[in-house]
Amino acid sequence: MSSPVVTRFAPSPTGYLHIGGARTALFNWLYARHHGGRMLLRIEDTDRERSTQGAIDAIIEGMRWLGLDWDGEVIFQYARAERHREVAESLLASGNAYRCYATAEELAEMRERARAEGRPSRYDGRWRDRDPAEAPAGAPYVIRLRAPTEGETVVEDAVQGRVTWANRDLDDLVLLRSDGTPTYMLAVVVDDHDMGVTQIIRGDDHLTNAARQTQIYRALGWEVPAMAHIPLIHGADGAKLSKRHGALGVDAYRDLGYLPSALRNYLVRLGWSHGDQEVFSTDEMVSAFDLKAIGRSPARFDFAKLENLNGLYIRGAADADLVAGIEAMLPTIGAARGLSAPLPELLRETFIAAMPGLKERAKTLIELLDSAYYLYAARPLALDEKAKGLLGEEARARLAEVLPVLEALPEWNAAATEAAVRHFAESSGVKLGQVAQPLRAALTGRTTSPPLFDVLAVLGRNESLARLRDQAARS
RNA sequence: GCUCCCAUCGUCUAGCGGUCUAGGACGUCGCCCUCUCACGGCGAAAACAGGGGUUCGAGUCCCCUUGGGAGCGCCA
Repeated sequence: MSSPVVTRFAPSPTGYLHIGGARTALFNWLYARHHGGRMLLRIEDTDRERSTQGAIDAIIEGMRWLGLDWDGEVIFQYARAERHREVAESLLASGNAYRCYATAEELAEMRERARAEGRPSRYDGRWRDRDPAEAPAGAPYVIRLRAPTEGETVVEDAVQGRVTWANRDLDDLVLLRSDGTPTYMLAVVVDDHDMGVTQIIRGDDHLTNAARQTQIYRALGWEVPAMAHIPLIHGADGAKLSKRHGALGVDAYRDLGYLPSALRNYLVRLGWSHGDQEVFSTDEMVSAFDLKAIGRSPARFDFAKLENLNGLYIRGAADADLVAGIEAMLPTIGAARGLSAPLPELLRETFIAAMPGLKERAKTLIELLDSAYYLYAARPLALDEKAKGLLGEEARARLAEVLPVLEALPEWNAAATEAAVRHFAESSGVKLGQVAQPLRAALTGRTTSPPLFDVLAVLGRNESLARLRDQAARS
């Protein structure tokens, strides 16, 4: 009992899976899952110059990380070039397309003049009704669609509503290049048709393409799939998303310490809403998702909100999952902290044991890792001179007591440190996290005095100091 | 330049002609909790771009202006 709904995500492998693409993929995925249908993944690699294997890998890995699975095999558009060519030939045979021998120079001049005269810049159809016999023998040609010149082309869009173009504003697009390869416009139509796509969901930068593709569908006598063009995501300043504001690959978000569940939740609320609900489990998203609730105006990317959501998800995550997430980031961010890919078993277990106290205050996995600094700090431990300078009188006095002990700490294992710090925390009646962060601050001097004061107070008054000293002496 | 799309707090948004003295969330600012930070709780400031219509009545419908955005390739 297969459902008729088929969506597809069709990125071109010319870079990483950026945040806008990730949201498009998410919407396609949600729509398909909501309707019990299938989502296909098609790599649009017909541009041989710019497509790279690295980009393909990055896209696939990005989707996996985000938890967006697709149905069936990945489809590569380039592999279908022969089929595209056949379709172009059939259009030529049916009279819905024609050979155009205009040179690149002619086309450039055409555009320039049209622009100068304030006319829309488009192909003037000079070979549309001309006898191909007039072309210089052996001259290269492209195949163009013989598009209607009168009437209008209408796109019924689930998000944008009914959008209309006068056919005179749409020119005869190229279907097959002079080297015999298909253009994007032809390939998309043929592939979506052959793949049985029923619902196209993509960025609204494709809205104009939707009209031109509709003309191709009509010329072919094929049914036009339902369309939904979603608004683009903009940067914090309202301008087009650039690297500066978040047009990073999803791998960058992973390395910034964001959880895929949090990113999904953030992304789904960008342009889509369900009443006042802000937090959605994956199941809730799937059941609530509806194209009609997608807005038409572009949304700006806001790191602050993503971060808030991420903190929420971290607090609710399983301890082992958080540590697994941290480990996944280690290849890129571990070196700076003296940590590498698979955590030693004992350290990993200690990390997990420390999570309940630490995750209460972390907004990203990076913060979580840093707050656990006391577990993996280089030994012997030493307090930062600058940090010491920030202390008040009372704290300074306490420091005098504690410092010799801290500075005497030799090589030490994480479990022992965890046990000692946990003991401090418990016997002082505070949460582990309240000790961990200040401890890191005291060791690195990366924070101002309040937390530093705190850890010293905890350490200084704690009776387990003696135990700590004993342990240190033993090892 | 041409075509198309968009316009509610700083940001994401609710609002589908009257229930809007415009709701929620993030952020910001206060207060509480607390040995700091965070979490949590309470509260505050904060928006219908402007102008014309239509209507008994407009944030909600229409038009114009202004302001954004996208597209205009033998790129995708």
